[in-house]
Amino acid sequence: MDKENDISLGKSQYANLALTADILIFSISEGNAKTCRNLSEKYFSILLIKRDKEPFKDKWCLPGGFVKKDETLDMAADRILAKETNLHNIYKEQLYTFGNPNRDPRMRVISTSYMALIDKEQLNQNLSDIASWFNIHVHEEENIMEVVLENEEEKIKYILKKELLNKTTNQYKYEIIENENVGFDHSIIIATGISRMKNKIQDTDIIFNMMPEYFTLGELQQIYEVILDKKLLDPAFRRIIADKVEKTDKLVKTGGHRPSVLYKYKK
Amino acid sequence: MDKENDISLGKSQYANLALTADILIFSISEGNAKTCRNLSEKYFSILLIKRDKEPFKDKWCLPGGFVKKDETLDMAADRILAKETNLHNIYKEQLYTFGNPNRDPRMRVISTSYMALIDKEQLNQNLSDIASWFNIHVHEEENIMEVVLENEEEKIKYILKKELLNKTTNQYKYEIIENENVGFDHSIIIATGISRMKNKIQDTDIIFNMMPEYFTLGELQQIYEVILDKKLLDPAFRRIIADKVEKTDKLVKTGGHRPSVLYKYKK
DNA sequence: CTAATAGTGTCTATTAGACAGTATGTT
DNA sequence: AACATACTGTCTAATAGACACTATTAG
Repeated sequence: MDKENDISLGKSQYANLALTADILIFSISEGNAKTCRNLSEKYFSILLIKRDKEPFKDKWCLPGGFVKKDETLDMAADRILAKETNLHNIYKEQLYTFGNPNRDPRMRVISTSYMALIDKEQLNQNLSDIASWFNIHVHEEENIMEVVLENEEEKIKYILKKELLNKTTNQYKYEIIENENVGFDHSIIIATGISRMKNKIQDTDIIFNMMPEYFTLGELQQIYEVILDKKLLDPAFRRIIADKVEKTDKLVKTGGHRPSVLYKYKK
Repeated sequence: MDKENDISLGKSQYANLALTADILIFSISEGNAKTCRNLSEKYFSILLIKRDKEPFKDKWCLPGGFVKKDETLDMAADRILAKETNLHNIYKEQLYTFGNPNRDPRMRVISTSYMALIDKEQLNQNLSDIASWFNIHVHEEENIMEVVLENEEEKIKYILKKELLNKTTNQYKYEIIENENVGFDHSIIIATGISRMKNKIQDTDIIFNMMPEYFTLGELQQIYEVILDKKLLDPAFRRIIADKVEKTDKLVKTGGHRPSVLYKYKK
């Protein structure tokens, strides 16, 4: 590692302070179809990395790294994203900065988190063998948020307590109640990102950053449904989405049913 | 200053790094009424401080300070807010983290900015003599944002270039085109805050954090109008606001016109 | 009376929700 | 034919925009 350039190494008689960028890389995963006639299930998913050193060795964590001396935060986020995915010019946005004094046992580490959205199918290299996509399942009730992250081999679960900070907005403070497999405070960062995504897909076109160039309206609707965690009515969905997409003359013939028209995102 | 506890002083052979919290303290100011029959004009305003030392000596800046060793970012924001206003338990939210390598000529300073909303009338102490409220006027067109900040003595103006980062969301990157009176990159931070406010008053109740306990619907509407920078129709406004407020049996008799009913925020 | 703001009634246009129906492919 | 998804038509309910109107005070 290029330690000369890490601003993480600031030490003095007074204090240690480091700055990292952590990235929530979100995408859509396909499950298996029940029969050849069914559509495959879609999942909202996130890329996590199994940490290979202390602290939190063997826990799942967000891809991240120290911000370098001459880098902006955005550049650090792009670099880390490119390192994990080999993708460039990817949609990202700053999510939140976490800086509690004891969030890292080694020293004070300020983490500015970013959310990035990719179309997983565009990946042109294999993931590193410590990285894995986890499908996200969330159950929320009252003041509790239960998150289940699932990949081929394991199913990890954590529980956060939500505390409403102010009645005028829906600002919550999260506290970890139960968590064995996610390192640092990344369970909270992930929850913050999921929550931001739920809001953003309702009033922006952010979702199209996870879509391939051509897609069917059925697929698009499935993805809205899985992120919002509720069923939508077909005609209403199509009405709302109509002016965001452009019909093409391409068709997909899937299982035993009517072929579906492919659409593109209209800019 | 309590330098022992400032984590700002991290120095090493490798790098200097400091962490600050800067606060956008927003409120509503009252202008003068044209005649005794008119309502007083309302302004959306922000508290700025004239810097008394280099760099940016004599420029207007956001209240801010270094985050201390054992403080969370939120605690630092609360402390700075209390120092300027002597108010506690005030609404605030994290806005954005600015960390470009050269935003402070002295060393690398990461600034996590917060927005706080207060009811100016609740202030129980005088402002320090280097602090002042500025009324905010914004003109936006195409890729330009022009901000005018005005207090009793001066009127300062700066111009930012807006660059749309992505078509799917309305994420902008700001660049300073013209600015003589605002220090650091605080002109950009202020623009980011104004923009966040415009969004938030439309889909949250955040505005009530700037309101006194009792207010008229006319006043409330004026404030929406000045922040959104457009006129609203009375019946539509009252319909939308109706279930957020509670009628009281109090009346205000202002100038030569029908008295107005006072309302409270309904929680 | 006039000026100025407070507040309401109502018509219309637009948008959202619900449900039933038709369309078209594979097995 | 049966199944599964694709897609549309239409009725209704709710919401938003527009405008005209009435109400109430000080001067």
